[in-house]
Amino acid sequence: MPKSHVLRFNPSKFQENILGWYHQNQRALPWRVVGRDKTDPYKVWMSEIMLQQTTVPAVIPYFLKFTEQWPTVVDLADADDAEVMAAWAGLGYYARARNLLKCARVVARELNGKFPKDLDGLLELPGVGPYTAAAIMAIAYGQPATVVDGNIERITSRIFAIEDAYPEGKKIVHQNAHRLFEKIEVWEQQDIKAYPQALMDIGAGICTPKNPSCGLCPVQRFCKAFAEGQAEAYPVKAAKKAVPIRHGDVYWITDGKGNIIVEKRPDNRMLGGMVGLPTSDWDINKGKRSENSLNLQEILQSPLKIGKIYHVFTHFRLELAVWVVAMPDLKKLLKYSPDLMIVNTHMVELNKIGLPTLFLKAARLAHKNV
DNA sequence: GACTCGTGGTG
DNA sequence: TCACCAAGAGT
Repeated sequence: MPKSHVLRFNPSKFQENILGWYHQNQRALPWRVVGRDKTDPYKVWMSEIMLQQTTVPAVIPYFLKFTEQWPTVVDLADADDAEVMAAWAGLGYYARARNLLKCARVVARELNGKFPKDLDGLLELPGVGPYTAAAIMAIAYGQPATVVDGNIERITSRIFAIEDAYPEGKKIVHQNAHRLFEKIEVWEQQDIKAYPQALMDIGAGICTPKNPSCGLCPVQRFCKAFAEGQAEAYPVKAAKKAVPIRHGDVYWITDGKGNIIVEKRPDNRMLGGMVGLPTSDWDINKGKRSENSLNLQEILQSPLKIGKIYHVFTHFRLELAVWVVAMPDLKKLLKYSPDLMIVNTHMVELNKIGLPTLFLKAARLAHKNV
């Protein structure tokens, strides 16, 4: 093969092209500080937690709401759990919200309100893993760190045409990702802050999972996958398992006067820490303790089925039959669990509580039928 | 490592 | 309609 066809990776040129592109094309995002304002680690941390496995458009309104309501980490640490969970409702992956609050309290009360400035310190914080710790180091502090998220994984696997299939291939990709950050330790802080964000912008807008816009890519000439005409083939991922369907029941227990029963769901399970409607098991625990706090079969006399709701989670689909139960004295049910509450059914009130989307679907159906 | 954990957009 | 998936972390 002629030498001119051998693709050679030049880190400094690659990095120069990435940063040059970013100066012209970076997205205006609320957590990106413009001008000479000092970067606020609190806001960088907040945005990174919210962005985990979540799209930028989904995050923006939540980020604005959170930073307005709790402008500093001390404000957030002093907030009520229920208030924070309600504000997070709809964003998903609710363990992030529980850890967000835990982390804020550690920083506010044990670390004097300051986020750690070293990787190991950051990694000890609840909800902060390898990606987020590196992102805070680079973006908030301008300190050298190899930041590897899904975007940078994808870019890396294409630049080097890494053929090892996931999940094993992920390790190889991460090892190679360091090559994109070669000699970053001698950069200016502003470039260190910009670089990972530049890579992620390119990943989100150009080096996309499907139909990548290689014609617009500032580092096309370094890309082995592009040279092969196979950019979209990377990263190589294993086939996914079929998604099972689970079934269950959800109960709209009403006193006929505009009130219903809801329950605070326990941590460490689906929608943990959130308020929801009482439900049966979702098939998975047949023969085991019921997932809800009520012994529904004993208590509920004549439920009326009004329809079904459908919801898709990451690893299963859920079909819940929605039952309406008339119960004039809801207070009688409260003795069964301290997690039960009586609330008004107006959507304004339900929104204040912050129901996950699954239960909003049930509530909307009930409103139409009651 | 393999699972678990939400939601809404997209082709 | 459906499969895929988005700035991952915890267990």
